[in-house]
Amino acid sequence: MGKADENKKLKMENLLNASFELFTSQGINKTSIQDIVNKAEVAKGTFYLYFKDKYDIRNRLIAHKSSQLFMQAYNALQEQDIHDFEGRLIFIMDYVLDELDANKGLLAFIYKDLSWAVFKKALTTPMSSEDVDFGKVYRNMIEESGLKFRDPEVMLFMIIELVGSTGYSSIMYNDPITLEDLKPHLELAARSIINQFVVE
Amino acid sequence: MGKADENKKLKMENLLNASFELFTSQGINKTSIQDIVNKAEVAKGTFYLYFKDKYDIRNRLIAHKSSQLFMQAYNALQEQDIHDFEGRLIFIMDYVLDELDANKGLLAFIYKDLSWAVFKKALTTPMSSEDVDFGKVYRNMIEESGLKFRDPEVMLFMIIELVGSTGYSSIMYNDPITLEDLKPHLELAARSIINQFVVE
Amino acid sequence: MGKADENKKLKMENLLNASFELFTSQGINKTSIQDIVNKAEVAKGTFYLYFKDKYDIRNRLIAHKSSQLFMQAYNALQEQDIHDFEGRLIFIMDYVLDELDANKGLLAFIYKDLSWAVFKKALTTPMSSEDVDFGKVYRNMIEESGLKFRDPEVMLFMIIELVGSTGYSSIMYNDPITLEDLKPHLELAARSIINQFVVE
Amino acid sequence: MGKADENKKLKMENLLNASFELFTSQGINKTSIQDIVNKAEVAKGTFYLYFKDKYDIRNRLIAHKSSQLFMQAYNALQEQDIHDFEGRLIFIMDYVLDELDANKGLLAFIYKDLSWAVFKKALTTPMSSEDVDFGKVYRNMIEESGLKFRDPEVMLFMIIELVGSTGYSSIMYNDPITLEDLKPHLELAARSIINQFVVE
DNA sequence: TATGAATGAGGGTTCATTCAT
DNA sequence: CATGAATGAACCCTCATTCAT
Repeated sequence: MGKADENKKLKMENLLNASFELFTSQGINKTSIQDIVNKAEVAKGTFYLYFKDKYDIRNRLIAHKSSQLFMQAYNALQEQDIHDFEGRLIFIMDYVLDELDANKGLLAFIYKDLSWAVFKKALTTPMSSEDVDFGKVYRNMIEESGLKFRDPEVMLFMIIELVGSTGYSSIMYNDPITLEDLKPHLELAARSIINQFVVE
Repeated sequence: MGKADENKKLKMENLLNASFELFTSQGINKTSIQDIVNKAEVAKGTFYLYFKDKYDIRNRLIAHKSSQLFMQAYNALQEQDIHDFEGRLIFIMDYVLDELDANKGLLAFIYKDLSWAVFKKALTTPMSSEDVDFGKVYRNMIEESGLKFRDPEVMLFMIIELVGSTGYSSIMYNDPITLEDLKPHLELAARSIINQFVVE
Repeated sequence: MGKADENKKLKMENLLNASFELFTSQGINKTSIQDIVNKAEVAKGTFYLYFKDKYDIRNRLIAHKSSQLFMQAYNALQEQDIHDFEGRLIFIMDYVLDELDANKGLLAFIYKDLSWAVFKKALTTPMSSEDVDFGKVYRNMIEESGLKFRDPEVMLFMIIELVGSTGYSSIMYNDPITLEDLKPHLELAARSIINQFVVE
Repeated sequence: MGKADENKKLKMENLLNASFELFTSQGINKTSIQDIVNKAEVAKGTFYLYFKDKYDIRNRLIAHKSSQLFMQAYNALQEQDIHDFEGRLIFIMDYVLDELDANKGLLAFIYKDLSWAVFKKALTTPMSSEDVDFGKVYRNMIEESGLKFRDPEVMLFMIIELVGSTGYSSIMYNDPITLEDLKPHLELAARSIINQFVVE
């Protein structure tokens, strides 16, 4: 890789990092492109060499960070001795909730304006070489379980939406209950949802 | 009520109506205060006599419109011959989903930036004399059912978040499935969630 | 007229005057809206209360200034003892050329991007109460002459285009000849053009 | 010519061709240097090795294209059986007008900001080996006519300015009349102008 | 020679908010 | 109470030009 290419990659990473920090600390609406380039220490025009606008950079970050988060959870799962499908999914759920609880800025950033479409894309189309296709991982988990599901995608969709939206409220506002109080309810609900999709 | 007071109330209502139409048709971000006062046919300065900013007016509208929506559903329920608690909740759920499906602008407006806190407030603190306290209605429904629930508020929270977030995706993007396909899944999940809160 | 209305008119005149000075001294392309509002001593946003963009202000200025110029020429003509149509038109032509020669900034400004359409509109649709409809004046001149012309509008068009385009080159660059040397040629040509439109 | 020289000439021609297509199709103001180098398939920096800025390239193109246009007209004239001077000049005038009518982009490009100085230079100083000196051609035409003219250059100047400025308005806006309606008037006027320069 | 990433001043435009009337 | 002209900071984005490779 030439010096120019290295420099190029560096600028891009600076922009991504600066954006992420600003988006998670003060929100995307209150972050101007001027703020981003100031923090990244590049010129304004440089931003437009790499990204169309701040929503472009946001989408890429969501994809990258979500993917990262789920893969972290999956890697942690590997080190556990959990072998039933329900248990494994619930482990991931808990892991992700704890991570988001510890990093509320990330939660706010990922959650706002997040549609299932963007999220699915984020989880299934790796952005960089480090990202992994969580869609594949999920299909593997199902296969290994020996179970058969009607509409496994819809099942995941329902669990993620339930966990995401209730978790958001609990983590951000402790409303109507704290995350720790919410978890047992979520665990039960997740098990029910899984069961309703099992093909006997 | 004096003529001045009437006039005052009229201006306020004009502003609320104009805002609602604009927010639901083009979104809050793309609606300027100039747009609102143009449509309401009052002067720009007048806006600030009644509201702090457009987010102030938005919060009031969300409260009012959500309350209205749930009360419509409840009134429709009264004309049905459904007497079991689960059935009644599911009827309300379906009714609300169908309304939002028919009025996607309203859905987008209510859903964006909507937190459980705002929502709960909307449902339990009537804004105008016409609004009704849905919290009371909900507690009545529970009483009439003869059942006993652990944390009825959390139960409602979980159902509303699940229905809301999955419904949003289905209605707005048909992703991952259409609303009609989603409904049976939601019905099953709602029943499971209700059951997990029943005190035997 | 209230104080507000007076102030309003004042701002507008400040903007028109500032624009005119800048357009004639440094050209429209090199004049930014920032320049204009600086010179007019109003805020940037104020500009957009009165004009759509700088081309809007330019068109209004061209209309106003051209009209003014032709009316000056016509007023000067009234004080002369010239009674034949050709002589009167040529007097106006000379007068306008001399004025433009004395004010090259105005010439550059009026001439650039000037289409007959804009020009005709400028001469026939008075912008302010002070402006006069030169179209009417021209028709009067024809009537008083006792002559009859085929297509009097086309006749005027040809003379103005010929005088304008050759005059521009002579005045601005003395190329291929000076204005004083050009005038006799223009006089002859104008007479020929007039004659070719006379209905015998 | 070495391979490097050939390559160099190729790049330059690519830039000229690309610029011309863009200038005539979308105007010079809306054409950026980025557009030009994209179309020419050379790097941005390369542009500056050959031209100072886009106005530099424009001037060269105007010279080249005008010259080309007049020579086309002259070549077409050679195939006609027209032998009187007036008739020949009018043939050229008509030919040029028809060409510009068929190619309005070219007209807009040549006409805007065109001064007689640039134009004369364009017609008399061949830019490339293919270009011909129209000045010489014009002097030849006069000589062949057997007539004698006072200030033949001024005569040409007046005709070109008259034809150019009225033709522009007719072709671009059909205002105040169409090109076909204008032509007879122009023919008469051109004959008058020629006559006023003849030395008896 | 040729490249194209980087620059950053400068462009036009919007809009929430104020305040004299 | 009501008005709406005026403000001016802040926005996004473009683009001619440079210069290290």
